[in-house]
Amino acid sequence: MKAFIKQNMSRYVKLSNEEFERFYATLKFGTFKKREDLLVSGNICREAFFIIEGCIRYYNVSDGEEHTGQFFFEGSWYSDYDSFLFERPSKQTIQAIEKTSVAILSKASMNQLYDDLPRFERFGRLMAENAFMGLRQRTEALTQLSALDRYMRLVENRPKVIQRVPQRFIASYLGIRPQSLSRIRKSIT
Amino acid sequence: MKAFIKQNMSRYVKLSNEEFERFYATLKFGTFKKREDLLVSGNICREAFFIIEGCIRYYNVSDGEEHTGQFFFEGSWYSDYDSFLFERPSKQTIQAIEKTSVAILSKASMNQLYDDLPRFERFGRLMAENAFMGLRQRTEALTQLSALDRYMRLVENRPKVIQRVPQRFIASYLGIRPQSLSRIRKSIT
DNA sequence: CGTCTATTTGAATGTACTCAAAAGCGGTGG
DNA sequence: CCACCGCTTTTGAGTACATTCAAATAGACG
Repeated sequence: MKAFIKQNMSRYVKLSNEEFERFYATLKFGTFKKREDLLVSGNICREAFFIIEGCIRYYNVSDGEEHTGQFFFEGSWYSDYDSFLFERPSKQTIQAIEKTSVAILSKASMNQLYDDLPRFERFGRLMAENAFMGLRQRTEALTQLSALDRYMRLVENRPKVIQRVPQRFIASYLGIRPQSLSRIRKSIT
Repeated sequence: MKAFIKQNMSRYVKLSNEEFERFYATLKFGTFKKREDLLVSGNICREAFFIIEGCIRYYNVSDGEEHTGQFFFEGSWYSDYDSFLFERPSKQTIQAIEKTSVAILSKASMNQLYDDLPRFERFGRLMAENAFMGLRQRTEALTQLSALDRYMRLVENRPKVIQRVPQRFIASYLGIRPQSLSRIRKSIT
């Protein structure tokens, strides 16, 4: 598991063994049951989560409707960047879809790491950039594609979502009702 | 105008007079006619634009349809963050809506400034964060509000857009057809 | 096995769409 | 300065797609 984290970390920033150990030592670990919340809307998100095993989503609620923003699987980092950065109450809830185990990097640790390991700054910037790029892709899909095309693209590019996520969450991610997704699926086969 | 830039800059990062002069000296200036492009899709965006006077939008084209991403007015920075950062061809076109004069910060200047003025790093990070937050607001509006509500929110929060931007661009920003926007407007009064 | 939740299906409705045409507006040249 | 041309906005009629409400079926979990 340590190796998994190390290998994944190297995608973002090259750290020496010593530096990695320093980083690794600041991590906490946790597991969440299926449907358990990693963060509840209204609280300040003071942690970033790295998924070791399992799968999560985040969603907003408006007019009593859940709007799923994104799904994340093993090997991904996620934090409510807005809340984490500006320390204001989060508008989103982060929820485990499956039983999920995570590594947890607290904001305090992160700041400490910035001071101790200048190279680590890069990690923070890349997390921000990733957040931006991910959101951008999603926004473009929402504005430029029909619900059918959005679903087809999901099937094509992210089969894990189709395989592991309940349909009603997928519907809420696509911006449609479960009934409509059911009909779209029917229309394909 | 220099004062305008200086004052605006102070919103992001506190620079000494000397540092500001250093920054200011790297800027280039330009004006664009109504409907002229600041950046054409397919090219790499190597500049960030600060709007001194006027108004711009950026848009993507898919299926022959323009999808307006955002409008910017005097006092705002804009760059295709994706293209600027990763130096890959931009998928968007940046277009002047009115006759527009801008200050131009090239990527080369920006990198130079990062080296010379460490405090300037903050500016880059904040631009990224702003880009993220802006996109996020937009995405949430698109997923959570009806076309009518999106329009009403625009009227409420950004009257400049209503006053200065042609309706068909507003429609493309809201994700609807000009005809539909016309009907929505009619339904309000 | 039974209960609770998720998914599917049906029927009616609504919202935005397309196609088509009229009205409005702005800029240009005579 | 006014008439004309081209582009934008409005309006009308019919259509497509997703929605709502309601109910049946299927699946998951204790």
